[in-house]
Amino acid sequence: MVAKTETFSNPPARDKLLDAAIGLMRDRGYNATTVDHICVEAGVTKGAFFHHFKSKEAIAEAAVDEWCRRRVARYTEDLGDPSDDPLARIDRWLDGLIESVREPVERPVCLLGMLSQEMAGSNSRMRTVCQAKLEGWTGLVAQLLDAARRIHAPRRDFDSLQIGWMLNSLWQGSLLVAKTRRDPEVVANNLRHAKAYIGTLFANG
Amino acid sequence: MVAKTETFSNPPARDKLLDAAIGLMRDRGYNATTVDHICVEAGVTKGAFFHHFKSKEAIAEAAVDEWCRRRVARYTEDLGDPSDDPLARIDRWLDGLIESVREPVERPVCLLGMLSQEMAGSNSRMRTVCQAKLEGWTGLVAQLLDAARRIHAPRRDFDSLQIGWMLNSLWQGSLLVAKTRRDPEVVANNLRHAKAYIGTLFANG
DNA sequence: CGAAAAATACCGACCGGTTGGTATGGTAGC
DNA sequence: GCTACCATACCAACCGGTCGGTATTTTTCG
Repeated sequence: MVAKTETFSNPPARDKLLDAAIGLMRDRGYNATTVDHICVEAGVTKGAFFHHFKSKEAIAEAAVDEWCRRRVARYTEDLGDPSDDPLARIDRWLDGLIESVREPVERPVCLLGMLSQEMAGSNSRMRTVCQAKLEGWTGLVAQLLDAARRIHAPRRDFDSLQIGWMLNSLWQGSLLVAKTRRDPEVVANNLRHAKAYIGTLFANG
Repeated sequence: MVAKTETFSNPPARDKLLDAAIGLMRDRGYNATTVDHICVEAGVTKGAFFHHFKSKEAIAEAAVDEWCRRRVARYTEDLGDPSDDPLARIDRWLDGLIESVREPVERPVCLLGMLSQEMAGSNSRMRTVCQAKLEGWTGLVAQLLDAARRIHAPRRDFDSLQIGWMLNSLWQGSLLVAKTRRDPEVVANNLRHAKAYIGTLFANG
């Protein structure tokens, strides 16, 4: 939050704890992940944990933050050159999403979706955090769609923010289904339909 | 012991426990819902709980079952006359979904989605249960789409099961987003886009 | 029928293990 | 000697589940 970040003198304990928390909470969720387990996974003791994070909830917040940071970094990479055709960038981005769940190491689980589902109804603080992340992501998509509209003739009017929310919802729901069915392919299929739908919004989609 | 206020009119403790479990787990999820809390909410003791359900996991399974039973009952009602035009039935069904989240009393939360998200990754038994429910629901939608294809000329070929999964995914994701944003309207918007997309599948959509 | 017997429904104190969190002490670098 | 960093021991609350016992309903059988 402060301009002067502590990243330069960061011993690995905090990072290892964050990685462990992300991994465990992605698999089991918040409540089923214990502080002790995070410590074991990170290879540090509880003293280190509560030195770096004031509570379990605090590391969950930090984990969501870090998770979203990494996702955005990947999306930015997938989108490619900002001067390219926005529609092409959206296509590349969706293709990146499809590919990402196909990578064997990368289970089709989103920490943000997991914690939103589990905590939004009972923990107002985490709900707010997740809401902000969700809105940030959707806003990015909406900007891309707006940019596309400025270049391509829209076949019919549409609310880009609404489309953004639809894509976000479809993405989260797809991950849920893919995890439950143990079949990531549903994500690919769903996103293909999403691409087709976006195509119908533009004249030469 | 206090005078029997309602014990005599056979108020099945099991039903009250199930209702309580559904309500609490829909709000807080599985792990954050304690057996004690379910008992208090149901107004029965722990003895009654473990008489009717052999474990906490068992009541979660039963709760999912009962929840899906109720949902299917509602969907069947919304679908209306089976001899009607399948496309009209699908439309009525989607409208029913939109309306359902607008009812103030009915928070936009699906127990099936909640437990799928929370447990599918760590509890293989519950994962299987949820998978079966998800597949049952999707199969129903696919049947409707197949029926529609038999009557209406499809503008282009499509896999009805795949469309079913997309609708299911979009529904679950929409609920997740609606809950996190505290705005059920996103569900309505998303389902409207889904209706539009289904329209593009048929000639006179 | 009616009483004994058995199954069912429910109660609530209790238990062993777990949980998030604390208190305290140590150590390395400035 | 001060601060950042980490280790160990410990705790009070809580959790899922057990258990011995009681009340009520259903079944068995003379």
